[in-house]
Amino acid sequence: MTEAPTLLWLRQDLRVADNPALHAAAGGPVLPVFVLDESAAGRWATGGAGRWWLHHSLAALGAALAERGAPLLLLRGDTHEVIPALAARIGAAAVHAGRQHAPWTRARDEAVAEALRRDGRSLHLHDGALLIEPERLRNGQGRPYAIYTPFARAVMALGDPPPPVPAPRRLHGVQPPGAGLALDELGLLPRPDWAAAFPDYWTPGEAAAQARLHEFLEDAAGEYDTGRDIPGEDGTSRLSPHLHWGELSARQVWHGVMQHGGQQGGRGTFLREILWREFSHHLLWHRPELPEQPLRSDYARFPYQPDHALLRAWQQGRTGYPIVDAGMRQLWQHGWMHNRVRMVAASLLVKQLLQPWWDGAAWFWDTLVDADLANNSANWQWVAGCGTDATPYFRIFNPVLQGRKFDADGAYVRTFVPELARLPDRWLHEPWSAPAEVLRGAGVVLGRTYPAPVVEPEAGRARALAALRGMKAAE
DNA sequence: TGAAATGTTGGGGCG
DNA sequence: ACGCCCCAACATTTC
Repeated sequence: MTEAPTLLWLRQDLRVADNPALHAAAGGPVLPVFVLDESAAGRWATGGAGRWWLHHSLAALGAALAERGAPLLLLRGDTHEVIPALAARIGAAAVHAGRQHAPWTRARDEAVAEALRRDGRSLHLHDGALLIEPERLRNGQGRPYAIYTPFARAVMALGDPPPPVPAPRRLHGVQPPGAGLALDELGLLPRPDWAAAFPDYWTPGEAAAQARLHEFLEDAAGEYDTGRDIPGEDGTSRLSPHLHWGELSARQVWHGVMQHGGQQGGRGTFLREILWREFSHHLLWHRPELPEQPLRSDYARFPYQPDHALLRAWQQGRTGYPIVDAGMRQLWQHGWMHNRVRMVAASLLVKQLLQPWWDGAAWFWDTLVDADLANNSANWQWVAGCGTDATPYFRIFNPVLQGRKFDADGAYVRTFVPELARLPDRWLHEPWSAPAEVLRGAGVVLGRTYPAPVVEPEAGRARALAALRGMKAAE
């Protein structure tokens, strides 16, 4: 009797190294499959930039699997029908997959597991996307963590995570029952092709993820403490999209740090950023309303003033605040924004502009190549002040001071807001204050070549604080 | 992982 | 020499 084949259902673990589901399935005949389900995620279906990334990541994974003898089958349809039907067609005893943590993936996996169970098959979900599974950590009162610092301390106290499992050298591929789809037939690439410039900045796929990790650890990681705050320099890891799609695992990152000098200085700060990712997933698992509802319920009454024209100005990078506009334009061109600038841009939107945080989150969701439901939702709630461990609402970033402090030489603003490039550093972050002859000399006409601020700096701050007082008074 | 307002201190200029 | 004032620098409080 021949061994029953296994179905390897790949979702957000698009790698062959340190892939516990692949490792478990590799002992016998295996059929790797990816299913594009356009409806299961509802409003959290992968956004435009994410789909671009996914297309190229699937290409890379398909090549790596084919090279090992088990080509990747691509399908489209309702997952809870496609997976059980495919398992039945090939007579698979078990389906192996990497565990995911978003609410809609939990519901979908339960439905698939139930359908498989009715057929006498089983779904095995493997840990590996996170350093620590969300239900394994509890605080002193036996509850999930709501505050980052004690959470991070608890994770660090656990010591090293398990070592990564190796990539299988050879796989015993199973002939799929049908042809499957060609990658282009999944329709993941945007039309019209607004992502044309993305390949200048990004290379999706496991090999590129590994290369980037090692380049970062060799080079910028040591000075990460300060380098990460300068958006005009290449001081961050830029690993976020690789981590989102599981081209790289968090424990590969962890062990990489340990092998490149350990967690001293900048590398320790970098690891704590990886722990923010863990914390966001911990929150999303235990508070599945995170993407939709403020964790602090009093914020349900916050008096946002939705204004489509203001939202558009922010999205298109014409708020009149140079550091914010530079960030929003970087987002559009690269599908990514430097984290320091994300905080400043998000703060302006929800505070000075009084726009709902979920409108900002929706825009990031569609335009970021690293769009991740846990990180995106938790970070927006952090900025808006409505998260459990958020920055207080009255902490309002001043885009002029942030620009002066972190883009002192103007390299970042001049790259993405070229119409201000000839302004001297002194006025670059507040063109509205520049003397008329300075503006003339730089070829800047406010309101014509570059917008005047959509809201006066002092008025924006005052309005935000007044809104907070209004909410408190309504209690 | 904020910024502004307010308070405190101490050195130096000056009559 | 002394007291007074100014103000920069730093600390604390407030939003």
